[in-house]
Amino acid sequence: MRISQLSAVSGVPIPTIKYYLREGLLPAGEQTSATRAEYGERHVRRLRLIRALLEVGRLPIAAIRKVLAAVDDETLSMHLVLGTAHYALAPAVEPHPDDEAWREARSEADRLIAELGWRIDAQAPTRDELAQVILTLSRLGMPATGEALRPYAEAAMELVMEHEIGTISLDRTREEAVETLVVGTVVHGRALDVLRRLAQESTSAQLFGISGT
Amino acid sequence: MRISQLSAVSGVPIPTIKYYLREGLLPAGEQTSATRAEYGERHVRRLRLIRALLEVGRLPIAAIRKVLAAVDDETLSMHLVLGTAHYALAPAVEPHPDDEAWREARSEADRLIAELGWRIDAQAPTRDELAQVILTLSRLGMPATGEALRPYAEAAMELVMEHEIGTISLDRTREEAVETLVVGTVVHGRALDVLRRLAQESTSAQLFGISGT
DNA sequence: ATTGTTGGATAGTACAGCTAGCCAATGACT
DNA sequence: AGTCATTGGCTAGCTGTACTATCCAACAAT
Repeated sequence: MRISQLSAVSGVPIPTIKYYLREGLLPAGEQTSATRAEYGERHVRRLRLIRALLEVGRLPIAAIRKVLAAVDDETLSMHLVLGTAHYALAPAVEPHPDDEAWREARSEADRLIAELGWRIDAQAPTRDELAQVILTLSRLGMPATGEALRPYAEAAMELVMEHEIGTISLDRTREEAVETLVVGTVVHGRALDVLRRLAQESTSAQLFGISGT
Repeated sequence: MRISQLSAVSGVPIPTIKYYLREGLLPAGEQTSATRAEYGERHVRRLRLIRALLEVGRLPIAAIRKVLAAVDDETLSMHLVLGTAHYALAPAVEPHPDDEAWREARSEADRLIAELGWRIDAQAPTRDELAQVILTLSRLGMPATGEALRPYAEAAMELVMEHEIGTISLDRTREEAVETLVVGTVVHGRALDVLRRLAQESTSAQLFGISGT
């Protein structure tokens, strides 16, 4: 398969494929001559993965590069690869350790995680992200204690256990399993987000009416 | 309160405040002379709202402007204001009606919504967003039927009913209530997303171990 | 021999979200 | 009254991201 066919099959324009090659998101094809290279099924799959992370997961190119590097590194455990994806998904929230309100939010986040008995790396940026959410909620005068977030945490845990990680079949190649897991993380996240907004719209329509106050 | 104090209180730099004023995100202060304007508590609250939508909700400036315009328009019903926020949160997914796979994903999305009995506007962009997620899932070989997404939908609905819209107290000014509802939409979305990733990390740590396959 | 494609490289584009600089009017302080 | 910092309003510039566009020489196909 030459680059033009790869482009046709994947729907990604040739210049963009070249860009991904340059950026190291897509491995080079097999060079058959100075001006020919052969691409295969693996490249098609990788392109699908890139587009999923980009369009659905909204990951920046640099983050996608890191995730793919982890996927390709066969010495990494499943847990570490997934951790890389989680890290990439966590928007860079810079903590302000000298801010009293921030420290409080952060310890509320840590407390919630501890109470749930979750095993989370002490350095995980997700902790800071949770703290930022708690801080924002409290600044806006909304319930922001661990107690208020508990139902969300429990619902999240149940979905993850029963429908995401639990259903990963390990009877494939490592690469496929890892890809499925990583992309599943991202796409299920958006699925839940979209469904939540739909649930809100529906509830809002019933409570407030199509035309009303 | 002058602009420098507004900046100090809110933590937003003066040039950025000027930028928000130019962009119409922040109403002008009350002019007391040609070179003085007075800002009040309302501006501080509006800035908090902007930063929440921007940093936590990741809404682009243009979308924030539309949301705030809806919040300020007293003739709009709660439902319409919330709809504006939902519309702003839905990333522009352009549907490809001439693509067979797309049409199938879209009708699967519509079917799920219908089966759940949800009241969703036929034109809602969220329908397309759901279709895109379904399409991506199926392209990646993952379960993407309405059935597979049902548990997510039900969990989302329960959270929305019991902890978001249900708890809105209507004993405030319309502006406050609307602001709370809109920002709650956004921030609870992130809260759920963060907690889901944490649940994944924890589950992954237990299943795959800190060091393992 | 002609025509068209390819890989590789460089440069340019479009948008977003600020950030910087300037200016004259003004207010606060001495 | 004189000095000095601040303000609003303006225009321009900056940084980062994700592409596009163009060019070129080497090759392959006919």
